[in-house]
Amino acid sequence: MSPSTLTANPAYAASLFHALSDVTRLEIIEKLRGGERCVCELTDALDAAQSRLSFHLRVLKEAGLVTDRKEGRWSYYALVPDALVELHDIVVSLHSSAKRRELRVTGRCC
Amino acid sequence: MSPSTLTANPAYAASLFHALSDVTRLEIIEKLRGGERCVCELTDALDAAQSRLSFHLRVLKEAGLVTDRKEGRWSYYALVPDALVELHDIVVSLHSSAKRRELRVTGRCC
DNA sequence: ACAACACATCAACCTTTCTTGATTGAACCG
DNA sequence: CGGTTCAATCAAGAAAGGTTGATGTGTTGT
Repeated sequence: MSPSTLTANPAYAASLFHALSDVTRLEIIEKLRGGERCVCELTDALDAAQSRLSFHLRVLKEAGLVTDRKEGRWSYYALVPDALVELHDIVVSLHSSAKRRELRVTGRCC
Repeated sequence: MSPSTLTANPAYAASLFHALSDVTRLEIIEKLRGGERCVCELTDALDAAQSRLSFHLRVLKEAGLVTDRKEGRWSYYALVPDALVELHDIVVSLHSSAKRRELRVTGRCC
């Protein structure tokens, strides 16, 4: 889902941020930065119950941040680089022109 | 709150992302990109109830993304540029080395 | 075919978040 | 002073999110 600016699609931006708003999910992403991982590796590494991992992986997947691939009885998850690029674009659009213009030092606002 | 890398402080990263995970809050930030605004301007612009705005402004403030300043009966809110820089750093740290190394094409994982 | 395994899904439960309307307090104006 | 305005806070309820343990489904090994 694009386009990835704040103004163009705030709901998309919010959904990305929501997917990243949980420590467990950030830890998953951290692990996946090293490359594709199967669920069992993640449960070991994060010491989390399998159903819990599965839940968080689904959130990440629905946000478009990861993909999964089945091979035999294993499921491998990997980051989606494009999604991270879009995230980056959104964050940039967030603070472009945070360079202050004090628009209203004078005058009442209401 | 720093430092602003994912690994160093995932809870901080999660709290920032959570603050940004709501459309209303993103709209507030969008407005604040144009400079400082008082609450009444935001309620007008976003067509939101005052207590609702107040709630979301507090979330943003507690996340360190905005500051407020009182002047007479008005409260003015503004973005905190440093927080946006930290957010940017976090996002960058998120996908540095998303350049794939397929670590485990061979071999079982579990 | 059967048992063991990897993983998804479900239901139940609890916690957190969000919304709404009412109240409160401070600042301003007549 | 008394009324009005801006905005924070509160209480109550609704909705969304997260955890846990159990169950289900497909796969592998014997």
